[in-house]
Amino acid sequence: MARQTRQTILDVAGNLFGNRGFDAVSLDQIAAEVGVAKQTVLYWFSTKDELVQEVLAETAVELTVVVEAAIRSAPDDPLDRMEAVVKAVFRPAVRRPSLLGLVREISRLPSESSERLTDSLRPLVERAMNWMKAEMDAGRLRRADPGLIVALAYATVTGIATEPEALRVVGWNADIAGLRRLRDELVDFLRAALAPR
Amino acid sequence: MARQTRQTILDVAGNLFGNRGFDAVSLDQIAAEVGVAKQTVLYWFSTKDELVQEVLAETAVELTVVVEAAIRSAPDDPLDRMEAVVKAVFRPAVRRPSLLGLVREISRLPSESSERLTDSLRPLVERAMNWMKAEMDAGRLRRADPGLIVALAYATVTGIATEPEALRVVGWNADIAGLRRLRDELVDFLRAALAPR
DNA sequence: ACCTTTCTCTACCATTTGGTAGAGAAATGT
DNA sequence: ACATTTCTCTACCAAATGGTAGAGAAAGGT
Repeated sequence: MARQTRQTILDVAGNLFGNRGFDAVSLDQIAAEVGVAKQTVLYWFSTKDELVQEVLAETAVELTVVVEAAIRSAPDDPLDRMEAVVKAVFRPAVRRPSLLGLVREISRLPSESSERLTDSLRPLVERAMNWMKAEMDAGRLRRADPGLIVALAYATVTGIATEPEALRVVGWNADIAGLRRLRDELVDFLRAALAPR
Repeated sequence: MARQTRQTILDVAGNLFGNRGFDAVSLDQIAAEVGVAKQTVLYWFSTKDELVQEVLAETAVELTVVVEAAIRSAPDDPLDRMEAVVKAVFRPAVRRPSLLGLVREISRLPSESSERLTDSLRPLVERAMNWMKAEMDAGRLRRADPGLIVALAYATVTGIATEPEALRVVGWNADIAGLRRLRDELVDFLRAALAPR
């Protein structure tokens, strides 16, 4: 099925873009890894820039789905809910660092592109901010600036998931036990950061 | 003074590399911003790769100096000391996001390059880990895996300092008051994350 | 004053890159 | 069975890129 070629291109491109950065990846490299000619990539996506936009749009959808599913099935306690969301994002993110690596690349796009993408994530972010403010008002989370706390939590999760060098320097191993320790330490770190005094 | 040209090239290259990524910046762009010919850049640095290495070596030195100075003049209380270090790093980092943007790019280098660079930062990291472990043993910091906590604190600081998009989405403004609020929120976040239970 | 060294430049090179054009095979429709 | 559409390919293009070679100006030494 030819549309399968299109999805393969998106998957391979997403992986390479997220790991190396948009400009470090050429159409030839994507084509070679998919196993088609560069012209085939350009058949499905008119330009490299369009491919980048589609990859990012897919990523935004995937993350939104993951986060919203975690929220729906999460317990009522805010720290438990935060933990459920972090674990839900962490699971695919550590297996595939390119996922959050892509989100980080958004800051490197021209303004209009990055704004279009962050606009698609804005409803999710605003729900998180409003929820956080309500829990802080109820005394169930440490009182702080909800927006900055959302940004800090996001920075911590993406930062730790997308920089294997930083983890290697502190002696961490990417085996099953190591992943579990990292996830648990991350969750404890955020719980402690957000717990009411 | 011609050696001034060399330092200007390093400064401009560091800025561009840290903001956009190594592969998104050409020798011609660096030369244009310095105001010299591309050949002049290649006179001082034999290859683009050598320029990258020098920029990163300079960055490692600068950060090491900043952190060590903060440690020397910090109070004895571990949370106060952590706060002093975070503020010392945050100050140049937010004014010049390329600084930590460069550190993040280390993960994208070929293995031997990134290892050489992380090796130059390893003594600093190990001192931080040993200090953290001692304070945890003394009950002055929350007990956790010292290595992972160092990595998480680093991820939080660099993450928040190098992704203006994430901050813009939560409604943050990059004015003087906004910078102070961000710095204070970051410090509170980390204090809460590390405080003993 | 002249020689040597340092620094900067233009011209040039081969390769890479994003993209275009049209041919032909495979899939689909009538 | 034939026509049309979809998908994949090779060949080609202009521009960008990292780098080389050598000329000449500026700085420094004798």
